[in-house]
Amino acid sequence: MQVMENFNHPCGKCAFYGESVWQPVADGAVSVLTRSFVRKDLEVGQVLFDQGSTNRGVFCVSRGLIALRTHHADGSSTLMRLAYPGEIIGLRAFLRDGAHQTEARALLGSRVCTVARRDANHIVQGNPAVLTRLALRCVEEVDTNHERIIGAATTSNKQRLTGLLLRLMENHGERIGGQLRMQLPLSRRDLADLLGVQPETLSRLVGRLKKEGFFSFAGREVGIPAQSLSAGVRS
Amino acid sequence: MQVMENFNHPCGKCAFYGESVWQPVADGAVSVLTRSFVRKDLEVGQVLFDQGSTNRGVFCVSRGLIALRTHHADGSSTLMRLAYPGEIIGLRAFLRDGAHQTEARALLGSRVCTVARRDANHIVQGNPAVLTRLALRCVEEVDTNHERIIGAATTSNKQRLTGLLLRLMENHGERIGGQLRMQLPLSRRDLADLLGVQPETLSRLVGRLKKEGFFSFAGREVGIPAQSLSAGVRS
DNA sequence: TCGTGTCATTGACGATCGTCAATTTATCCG
DNA sequence: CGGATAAATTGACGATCGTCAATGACACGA
Repeated sequence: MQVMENFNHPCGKCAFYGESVWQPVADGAVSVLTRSFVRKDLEVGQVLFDQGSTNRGVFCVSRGLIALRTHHADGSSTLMRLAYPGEIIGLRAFLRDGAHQTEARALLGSRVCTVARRDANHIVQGNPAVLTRLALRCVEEVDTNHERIIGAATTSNKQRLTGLLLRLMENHGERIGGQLRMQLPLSRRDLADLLGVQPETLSRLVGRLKKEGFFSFAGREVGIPAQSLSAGVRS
Repeated sequence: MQVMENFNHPCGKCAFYGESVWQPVADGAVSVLTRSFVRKDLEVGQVLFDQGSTNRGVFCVSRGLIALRTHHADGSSTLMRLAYPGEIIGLRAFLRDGAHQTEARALLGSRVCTVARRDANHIVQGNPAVLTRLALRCVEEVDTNHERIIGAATTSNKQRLTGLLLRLMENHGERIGGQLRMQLPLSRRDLADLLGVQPETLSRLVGRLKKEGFFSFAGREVGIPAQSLSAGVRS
């Protein structure tokens, strides 16, 4: 097997770096598909892909700055993430085989390395190490500051505590006498850690929820009145 | 190629579900390594792995509840994440080939499905689709509520804004007359979105940072005095 | 039973945040 | 240049949060 062309990769930072896409031609030789890694320059404000688009490929930012923005039904929009050089865009849509959940737009003059969906699949199937790099990149992006910033305080602490308690009840709650209740496996301190607040603040959040009647607390026990379960979550 | 044993997988939820680990024996037949997926039961409080441990494998929670906790140098600890049934633990250490950053301990009587590192590598190299599932699972966990909860308000908004500005300067700032400065490609509204606060609050955060002198703002321009750069970030 | 230590709650106070409103500044276009 | 529109800032006020401190509840061992 012989590679006929030494491909000049447009991006030295992305997870596909060093990979080539080839197809067999004859006599065991292969032809490199040079159009697999398409260098694409974006002007300020130019859209890389639209929200809801199914043109699934994987993009990695070579330089510049890309904003991933979600447009809501009421016409407003929220900036969800910034993609800095070296980061990957569209991985979720690629892996899920679904539509993009955000619009990607250049905030600065930018260059991205585009890997078409078919070619990305080709690479990934031929070399699992690439997918390992993709998955690792994905894990690492979770740790970056701006990822943690996202969605931090958009919902109130009361809502977040409610969500956490409901999730716990959902997994481990028991029906006892018309109530869904459970023994909380977490200390107040642990709950406070998860919400990122002080234990005293958490205690007051618990107190407010108790007073509003949707949750009942007895020490480390928490319960939900059965009739409330179908009524949904209060604000 | 013939699989000699139909392996009974202990966990119907994890990303490895449906996969078998086999090795060739003779005549093109393969032997399933039944010990690849080890069902492990944990009592309340039992430790699955310690922080800093390099016993890298991939675990998926079959039932129960696992707490991932980081221990700090001063003896305190912080609950970083809860792993519910169906979720994966240790993926980061596995992909990075590094040590676990957290201690994993059962909060309830739990069962996990253990895939040894060697076997996980074996599966992943033999079937890229598994790694796709792993990566997808990783992407999806970012979206879950409790992942968003983590690290939300642990650092003050002022610190988070400082980190965001520094990251932007780092990537796109220019040295102009003893100052590192840049044209902010984001509106105030965008900055507020990223921090999860209201635009008015962001305006006041900017104002405080400006008054403290570490950053200078002029409309959409932001700068850092050169002498401050080596001094580090103020609180 | 009685300490004792840990955890949870409550109070007080200053700081910050969300909301509404008004004002100032910036930007765009004729 | 001037006017219109949008963006950013500032003020005011009530609600919430962080911090320090005190109190109450609970488990555990002597």
